[in-house]
Amino acid sequence: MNLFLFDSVKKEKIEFIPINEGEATIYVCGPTVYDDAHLGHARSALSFDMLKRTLKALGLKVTLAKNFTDIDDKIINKLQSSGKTLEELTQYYINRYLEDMEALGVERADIEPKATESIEAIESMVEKLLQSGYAYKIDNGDIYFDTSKDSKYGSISHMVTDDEQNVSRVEPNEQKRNPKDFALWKACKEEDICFDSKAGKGRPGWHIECSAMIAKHFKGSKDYCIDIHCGGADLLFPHHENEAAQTRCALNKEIAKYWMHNGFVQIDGEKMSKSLGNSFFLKDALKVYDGELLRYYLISVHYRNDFNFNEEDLQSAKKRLDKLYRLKKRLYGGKTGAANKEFKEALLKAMADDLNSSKAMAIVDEMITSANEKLDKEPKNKALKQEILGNIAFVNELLGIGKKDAIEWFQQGVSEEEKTKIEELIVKRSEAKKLKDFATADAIRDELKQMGIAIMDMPDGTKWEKL
RNA sequence: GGCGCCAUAGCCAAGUGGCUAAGGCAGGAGCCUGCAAAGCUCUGAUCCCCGGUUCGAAUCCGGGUGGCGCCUCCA
Repeated sequence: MNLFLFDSVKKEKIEFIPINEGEATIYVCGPTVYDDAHLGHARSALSFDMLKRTLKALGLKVTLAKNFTDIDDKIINKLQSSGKTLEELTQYYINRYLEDMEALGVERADIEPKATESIEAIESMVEKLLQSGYAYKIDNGDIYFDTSKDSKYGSISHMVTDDEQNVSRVEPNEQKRNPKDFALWKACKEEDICFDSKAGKGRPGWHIECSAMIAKHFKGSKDYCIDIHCGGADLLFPHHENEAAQTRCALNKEIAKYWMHNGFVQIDGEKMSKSLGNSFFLKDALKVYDGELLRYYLISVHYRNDFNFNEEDLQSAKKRLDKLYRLKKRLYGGKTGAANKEFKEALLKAMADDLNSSKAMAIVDEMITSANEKLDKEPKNKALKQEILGNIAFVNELLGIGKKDAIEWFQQGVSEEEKTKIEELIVKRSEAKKLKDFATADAIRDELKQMGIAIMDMPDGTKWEKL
């Protein structure tokens, strides 16, 4: 089975043919670490986590790099009020980011480069561009990339180059040769954080980091540095256009063979962003909702579409995910066998079709229904039970869903004391039921309901769930 | 001003030229149950509007209407 993906530069769905057979190299543009991660970061991380899982399930050896931009204007601004060192501040947010991503079940990247640890690679690329005439230095020491020197500039985002009609909102800089030229290196100003380099004291521009880090960590081929370059849709221009230009001019090859961009998370129909003041931090969502539930909800929409986040849909996602855990609970303690071959193929095929997670989830739902139906008919079929658990294990492998303990899943937020009380009430109710004292039994059920507990009488006893 | 994305049942959401338009939530009917819950079965849309291409379109093209985004830091 082969992977088909939508290349956001070619704008069509094409077959993924890796540079090196059996291997896939991926670079995901990671966060600038000056604040906590929000739902948008989660969407991006989850999209390409699914990409990685799918490629692995297809049998490829995957190397995924995700960078941390740990030096830029916003970080420096934050630093001034914090009294911390750059390292302290950025490491704090890197750890926070990793914690949040772990809660969402995002696998750690194989390579996690930081801009500040890649200064040499950046310096060498800037130097190369300067020497070959693709870059120029202005009076204050800043170094700019000359976009007019790259004949392919614009080929990534299809944005017109410096058209008079294309009114840019970028503040004009007298010394820039073309409006779209961008800074490769920002010269040191007073009280700035600076790095020494051949080009003078200063710090790297945002775009050069990724190009340099990719060049540093991936060998690639003579045509491409890596297989797939990923990021949010907002990075297509100018970030990825600029990355591509730098790499093309410095290394004489394209930075990536394929490009993938994930859609936005919107709140009430608008892009979530700092400037709009409608950011939704993951840490706040994680206080209220389980990380796996957030994952499930966020991947229920195809990664390229915009995602409109709201609580009602999240609740409906919860009910849907609960069904998977009820099935798992039904098979509690059983052995996990091999997954059903047809199911496995169908699920993988959905994901191999440009990560169609919506379709994959529909296939999971159908598996759940079919499994419950079969279990109703043959409650003691061990082979069946093992296969279903195998199916659930494969769902977890591919989608990162369903790995938690099924009993605990329904007891989230219930203290040990409460659990003891619930168990006691259930015993009392069972006794009342035996005596056909249904009034008492129902009263106990109401009492449990008051506590937020739902009960269900199963063939092997009464089970309960936190509502 | 330039470039681009989207519009499918009450809600969420797949499907991008051809069997009866996936799946979920909500709703309705039934089975099961002491009654419930859970589970299972049945039940709903001709795809924003207009025009065109085609034997055939939700799917392609043109024109509307509405929503969103990039062109400034942004996932």
